[in-house]
Amino acid sequence: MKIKELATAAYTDTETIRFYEKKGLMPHPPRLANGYRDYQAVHQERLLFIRHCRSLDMPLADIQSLLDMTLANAYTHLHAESLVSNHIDRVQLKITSLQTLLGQLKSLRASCHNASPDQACGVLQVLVEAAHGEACACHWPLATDGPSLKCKQ
Amino acid sequence: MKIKELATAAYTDTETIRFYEKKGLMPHPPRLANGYRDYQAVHQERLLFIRHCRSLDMPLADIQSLLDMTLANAYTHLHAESLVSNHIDRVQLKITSLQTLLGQLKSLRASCHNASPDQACGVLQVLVEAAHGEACACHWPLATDGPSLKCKQ
DNA sequence: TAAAACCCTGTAGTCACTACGGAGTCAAGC
DNA sequence: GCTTGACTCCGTAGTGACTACAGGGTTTTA
Repeated sequence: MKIKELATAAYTDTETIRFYEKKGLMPHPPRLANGYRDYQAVHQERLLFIRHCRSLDMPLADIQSLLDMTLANAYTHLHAESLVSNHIDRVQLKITSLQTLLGQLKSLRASCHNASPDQACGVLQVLVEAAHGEACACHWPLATDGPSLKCKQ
Repeated sequence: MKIKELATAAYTDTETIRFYEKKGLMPHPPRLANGYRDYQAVHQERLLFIRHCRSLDMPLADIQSLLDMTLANAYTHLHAESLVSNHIDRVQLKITSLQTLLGQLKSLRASCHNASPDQACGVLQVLVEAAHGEACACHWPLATDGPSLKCKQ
């Protein structure tokens, strides 16, 4: 199997496969006489495993750990589960913060709708005022414990 | 105001300010005799504006546009609003996809709990099976229109 | 006076790819 | 036999928004 064939079989592309090889997630395959990579079924399985994990948004480092575990054949129960659990926590946290963000953006947009056409744009106004330290449409109403315009990451 | 003072005032750090300067979001400030950057109130306002936008997760390019608009003083109403609306769409889309992902991860973890301690780890089993093209705990039950194990980005 | 804290510049690293440049190889059609 | 197009190779650079150094100079504090 040449690289394009493998790529097609795993719904990805050739550059990504070479990238995984460079990163050590995919093994160096044997080569044909002309230097082309020559893949077997085992490579396809491994690549599908990786792509499946990536579709679950796992970092490559975690996937590497999982790959090591499948080979180790040891009592890796707890480790694999904690890996997934940690990932769940990250995703949950991200969702929560994005939902907050969405609320802020919507009130920001609303401030644009509220401005009359001959006024300066409400969005810009709000953002400029926020920079001056005034209450802003997006952050202020959501703050529960005092000033929250910290604009931290 | 020296760079650290500005950084503290805008809840960020000095490296980030220099980074914004390099990217053109912050202007080159005047320098003191010793070569240190010397900031004024106007810089603080601008930096707070940028950090506020970043706290709304706007890309730097969008922030640059907003900064240009505040200076242009023109009828930038529609542009600013569409910029925010587009950002809202992106965030909404991201939330939806993360919620799907969360469901998938939770069923993956459940498959670990279901496995008895002397069995191979359920998580690994499921992932390996998924790589073999079998139904998997995470993707399969959520598929609405046939096989979805495409593991595409 | 010495150490700590700050400032400078420039470069490299993060993550998971993606895109490119420049070259070689192979199969099909004329 | 020749051309064309699709494939392959390798290495490097780019993405976004920083972050972390390295290796120097300056200022403040004890």
